[in-house]
Amino acid sequence: MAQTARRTSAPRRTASKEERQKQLILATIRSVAKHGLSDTTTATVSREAGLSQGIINLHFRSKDRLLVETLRHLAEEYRLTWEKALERAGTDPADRLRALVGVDFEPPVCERRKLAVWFAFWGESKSRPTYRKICADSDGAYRREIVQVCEELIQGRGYEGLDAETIGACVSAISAGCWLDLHVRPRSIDRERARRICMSYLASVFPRDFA
Amino acid sequence: MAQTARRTSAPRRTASKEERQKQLILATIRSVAKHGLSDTTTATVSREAGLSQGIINLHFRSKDRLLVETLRHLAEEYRLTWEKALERAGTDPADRLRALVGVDFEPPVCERRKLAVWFAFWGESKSRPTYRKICADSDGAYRREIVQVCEELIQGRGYEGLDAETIGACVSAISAGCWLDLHVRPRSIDRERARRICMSYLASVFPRDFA
DNA sequence: ACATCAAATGAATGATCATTCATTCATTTA
DNA sequence: TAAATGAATGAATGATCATTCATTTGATGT
Repeated sequence: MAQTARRTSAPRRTASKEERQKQLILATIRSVAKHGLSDTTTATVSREAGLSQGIINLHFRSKDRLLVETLRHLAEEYRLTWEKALERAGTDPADRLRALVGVDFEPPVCERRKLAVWFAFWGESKSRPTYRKICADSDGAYRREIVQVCEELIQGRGYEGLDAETIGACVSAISAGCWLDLHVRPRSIDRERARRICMSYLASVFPRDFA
Repeated sequence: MAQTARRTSAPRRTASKEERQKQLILATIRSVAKHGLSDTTTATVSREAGLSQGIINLHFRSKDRLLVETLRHLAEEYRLTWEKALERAGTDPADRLRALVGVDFEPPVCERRKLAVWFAFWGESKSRPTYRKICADSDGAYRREIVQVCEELIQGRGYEGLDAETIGACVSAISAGCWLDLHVRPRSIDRERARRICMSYLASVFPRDFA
C-alpha cells in the first residue's frame, strides 16, 4: 500500500534532511498549482510527495511553516536566476536589461505551476504579513536592479529627459501584467509573445538599443 | 447577544432578498480582504454582516456559490464602471483611453479591499475553472475595448507602424502590474502615481496626444 | 548477525468548518 | 386582534483537517 505510493518517489530513508525538505517543497508547489492554496492540505502534499501524513510536521513543524518555506524557495530561486542572468549578460546595460526581462519568461521562473503559486501567495498576502514581506522584498530587489540598469542605460547612451524610476516601474509592471495573462488567459498569450510585449516597450523608450 | 450584532447592521427583516444578498456579498469582500480567502468562513462572513450562521445557506445555498457571486459582483461593477466612463468620455479616442486607464485607479474599482479580493480569486483560478472563466471574460472584455480605442487612435491620428494589439496588451499589463505593487508594496506607490506610470507609457507611444 | 537509533509511518485525537433544520420572530393579511 | 407567512436564527451534526505519538522500518556501526 505504502509501496505503491513509494514507487513514484525518492528512496525511503536515504534522503538527507535537506533533500526531504526540498522534496516536500516541490510537492507543495505541485499541490498548490493543482488544488489551489485553499484546498492544499497536509494530505494532498504528502500524497504528492509519496510520503506519509505525519511527514510535514516531522520536517517543518507545521503546515504554515511549510507554506512559508515554499514561498521563500520560490523567491530565492527567482533571485538566483536573475543574478546568474546578469552575470552572463556582461556589462552592457542593454544586454543586462534584456537578460532581466528574459528571466521572467523562461524556465525555471516562468512555469505555469510556479505562476500559479506566486498568484496564490499574492492572493493571501493582504492578510498574511509574512507572505507580504517575502513578496515585497523579492519584488523590491528585482525592481531596484531594473531601475539601476535603466539609469546606466540613460546615462551611458545619452537618452534625454527619461526617468529611470518610472521606466523601471513600467518594465516590471508589464512583466507582472503579462504573468496575469499567462495565468488567467493562457490561451491568449505564450511566454515568447509576453517577452516581445516587454521588448516592444523597451523599443519605444530606448529606440537606439532595442528597436 | 444577537441583539448586539444586529445593532451594527441593517434592520432585521425589512430587507428584500436582493438587498440581503448584496449585504452578504459586501460582507464577503470585507472578510476576504481581512482574513484572506483561505480563512474566510461562513462564520467570518455572517459575523461581518451582523447576521446569523445559517444566513449564507439560506440565501446562496452554499458558501461556494456565495464566493462565485462575489466574484461576479466585482466583475460586473468593473464592467459597469468602465462602460460609464467611456460614455462620459465622448468620442475622442485619446479621451476614451484616458478614461479607461483612469477607471483602474479610482474608486469604486481601485480600493485596497477590492484589489485584495481580485488577487485572492486570481490566486485560486488555476484550480477553479469557474473563477478563471469569470476573470478571463472580465479581463478579455476590457482588453478588447482598449485595443479598439488604440486602433481608432492610430488610424484617426495617423500614427505609423504601431500595433494596437501589442499596445493594448502593454496598457492593460501596466495596469495589472501597478495593481500588484498597490497590493503587495502599498508603501511604494499610490493610485495617482500608478495612473501616471500608465500615462507615461501612453505618452511614449502616442506623443502627440499624451505628452 | 545483532544492536542501535533516527527516519518515517499512520491510526487516533481534537479542533474547525459547512450545512441542516426545528424553532423563533416580525410582518402581512384577514 | 389573531392567524398565516416566510425570513432569520443558532444549536446540532457530520465531515474534514492539522497535529500527535506509539510503533515500525531500515540504515549504520560493531
